[in-house]
Order: sequence, then C-alpha cells, then structure tokens
Amino acid sequence: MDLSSDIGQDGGSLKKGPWTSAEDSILISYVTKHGEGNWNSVQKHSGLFRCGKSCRLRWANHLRPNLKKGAFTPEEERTIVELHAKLGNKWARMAAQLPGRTDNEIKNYWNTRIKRRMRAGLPVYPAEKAKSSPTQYYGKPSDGRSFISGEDADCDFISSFPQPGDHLHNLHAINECDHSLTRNCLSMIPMGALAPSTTNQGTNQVLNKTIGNPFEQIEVFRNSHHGRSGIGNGNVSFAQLADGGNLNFQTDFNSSSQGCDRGTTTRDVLPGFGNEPERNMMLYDRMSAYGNLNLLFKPPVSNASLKLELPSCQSAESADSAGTQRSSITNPSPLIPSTNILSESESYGSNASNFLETLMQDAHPTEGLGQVRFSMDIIDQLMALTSGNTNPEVAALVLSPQKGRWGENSDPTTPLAGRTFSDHSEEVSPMCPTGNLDDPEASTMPLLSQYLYLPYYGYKSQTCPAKDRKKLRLPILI
DNA sequence: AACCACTACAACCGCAGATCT
DNA sequence: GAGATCTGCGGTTGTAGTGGT
Repeated sequence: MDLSSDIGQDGGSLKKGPWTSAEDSILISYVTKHGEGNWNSVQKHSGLFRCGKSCRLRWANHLRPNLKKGAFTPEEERTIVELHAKLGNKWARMAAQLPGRTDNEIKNYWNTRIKRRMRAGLPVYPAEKAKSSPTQYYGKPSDGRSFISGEDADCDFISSFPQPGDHLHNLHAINECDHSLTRNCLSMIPMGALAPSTTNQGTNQVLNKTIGNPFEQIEVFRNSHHGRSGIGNGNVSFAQLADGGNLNFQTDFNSSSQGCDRGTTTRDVLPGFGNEPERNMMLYDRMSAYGNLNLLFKPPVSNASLKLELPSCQSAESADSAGTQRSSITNPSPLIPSTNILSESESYGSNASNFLETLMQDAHPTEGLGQVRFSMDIIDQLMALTSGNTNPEVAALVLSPQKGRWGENSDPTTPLAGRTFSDHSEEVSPMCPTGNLDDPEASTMPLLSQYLYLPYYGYKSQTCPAKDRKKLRLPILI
C-alpha cells in the first residue's frame, strides 16, 4: 500500500488504491443520506479523500444494494455469451440485462474467459454455437436490419461460410449492434489473407474444388467531401485512383473459419488445421486485437454495414488451366513500394501468409503495427491516396464475388456493373438492392443475396452527408 | 519456505456525450 | 453558443490470492 496515498498524508490530494471499510462506510452513509449522483460533492462534503469517479465506481460496483456477488451461474454465463455475441464489448448494456451484475464484473469475466479459452485452444464461443445451418440466416429480418438473431449472432455466421459442394452462400447481417460479428468478420479478412498457403496451388486450389469461386472483392466505403455519390455510379474507387491498378489480397476461408471453430467443414476440406492451439491462438489474438478497433471506430448510426459476399461456385475464369489462381497485385499506393508488393507467384507461395503483413509493414515502416491494424491503416492510406478526404469515415467493407479476375472481367469502379448476377439473379434478398450503403434507405431495401452485410465501425464520426461519400474498393482474392 | 506463473478482481485512466452555467 | 462540469463507458493496470515446483 502506498502510504502517500492515504487520506491526508499527501497534502490533501485524493487517495487512490483499494478502499477501506471505513471509506465504504462513509460513502454508504453519504449516499444513503443524499442519494446517488453528484459524485464530486461526495468528496467535498463527506470527508472522503476520493475523487467523484472513484466514489461512483465504488458504489456502483461494490456498495450499492442488490448487487449479486459470487461466481456467475451457468445461466448467467450463457447470457453473457449470447449478449456478447449480440452486443460486443458493451459491458454496460450487458450488465443492464443481468440484474445484480456490474459491467466491470462482466468485463472481467469475459476477458479472463477469453484468455482461458485461448490458452486452451478453444473457440471463444462455444462450439455448439457454431453448428447451425447457414440457411437460418436467410430470409427477411424481423427488425428490417439484421439477418442474424441475437441468439445466433456469434460465430454462427462463420459456420455459414461456404460448405463443400455448396453453390452459393449468402449471408446477411445488417445490424449495427452486432459489433462482435463485425470484428470477427473483419478479422477474418486479414487472418485469411495471412493464412499459410503452402504452395501456389495449395489451399486455394483445394478450396476452389470444393467451395467455389475464389475471387472476392472487398469494397470499402468511406466518407468524402468531394461530392461523390453512391456505389456504382462513377465513384472514384481505390482501384481507379491507383492508376487503374488493383490490390488483390489472397485469403482463404479455411483459416478464417478456424478462428471461430466453425466445425468440421473446412477441416474436412483441409485436414490438419483442425486442432492447433497455437494457430488458433494467433487467430484469436488477431480477432481480439481487432476488437480494439472499438477505440478507433464506432458504428455509423444508420448506414454503416459491411457487405461480404461469399464466393459463388468456381468459374473457369477463376483459375488458369494449370489450376493456379491468377491474381493481379498491383501497387496502389505510392506509400507502399511496388517492389514490396508480392508478385503473383509469391502471393501464392510460402510467403503468401505474410503478404498483408509485408504490405502493412511497408506501409508503416516506423510504426511497427501488428497486422491487426492492417485494415484501418491501409484504409487510411488508401483514403489519403484518394485525395484528400479530410474526414473519412469507413462506412462499410464489402466482399463481393467476381466470376472473373478483378480488373479483367469486371469494372472495378462499379461493383454492380462488373458483378456476375446472372447465376443468382433469382436469389433476391429483401435488403438493399442497390448495394449503396450510403443510401439511407438501403438498409430497408432488398439487396442481392450474394452480399453479406455486416456492420462496421466508422471513423470517429465526422458525419458526412451520404451524397458526399465515396467508396474505396479493395479486391480480395479468395 | 521461497519463488514463480497464473488468475481473478478491483481500481484507475482517458475519452466522449450529456448536462449545467 | 461556449466553456465547464458531470457522468458513464470501455480499456488497461495493479495487486492479492492460489497453486505448482
């Protein structure tokens, strides 16, 4: 105990550290007499040498009536898991649904639980949560926003990734509340990109055979003040701005799904990934670190969503005659030396797993950023490239499939124009047909079912009229 | 008994939104 | 309307307790 922090011994400054029973008694007495609130006056009038914040915290977490002490019951644990899946790290909101429990308690429980499960190589969410049928996510959401129910909104959506033999999987999750989903999904992108692909024709080749179109695009929508309008109507896209070049990332769903223990599907496809604590740890770390995006990004109020379209069935265009995926990795950024952009063969070679890391490190040579920062930082750079967004807001990440190679058979500036809809034109989801996430009505409008919309954290919001937003698009190869 | 690693929990800090003056 | 203050939230840190060696 730091004696200097004891009451009165440090010249009248406020005490820190553990509370004594005497202090508790004073605080209880004061609150009983004056009620909660006006915490700063507690210190002034009660004789406590504690700041108002400390008093409030002590009262809220330990002294107030009806607090439930002791370990969480199994029922409470289940509730926490479900709430976390639904709300993300919204401890206060979770606490509101757990009578007698405090946000701090829940937060501590969750953090220790995650650590424990990580150490054990277990998924953060119970495995039984990840065995639902993907089809449960289809259909019109009851609230007009989300396809994923709270109960199922954790890793279940990941379990819905393409299954062997599936023709097309379309997921929709439009729910600004499902932040944990967002983080997980976002984490999946670089995780997958960073996943080892043992050979040029390794992982992805297998996936091509079993899952489908390996090509996807990521589209990043951000605010701008340059009078750009919505998707597909001539927005300046990242690819456009980068001298027509494209940045293609390689990823695979197998590794992505590992992070959430999607079950046996991809393990069956790719044996050997099934039970690797270290690998899972790495993935969890990344996922967890993605959670820190909370600090940097907040969910846009209305139109932020991430649109992720899963690969449809593989087309002949997605691989060459040798079965090797073709990609075009073109350096879009003057900040990223072209020489550091892996060549196509490199991207599928043993270095593929480090592609994004390399890219990111090159982009941030002095910051030593972890790969988990990739998304945002790269986006920031890309936005800088796209000329001068003073108040960018990441509104959405969009994954969408391409039958052909990005930039070859599609128009990178118009995601809808370049998209192959014909195969699934009958699969019309009730939401957002335009794909224009900036459209305030988009969330209530139908969209093509190839998309998976997920919420995304916008930049510390400098709100920008939808009409002024423009998009960035990062094609990603799956 | 001493040391260490780990866990669980309490408390603090910085930030941001709300409210007050 | 602007600045000050209050309040709440979420992330982080510090520490006591526990178990293993």
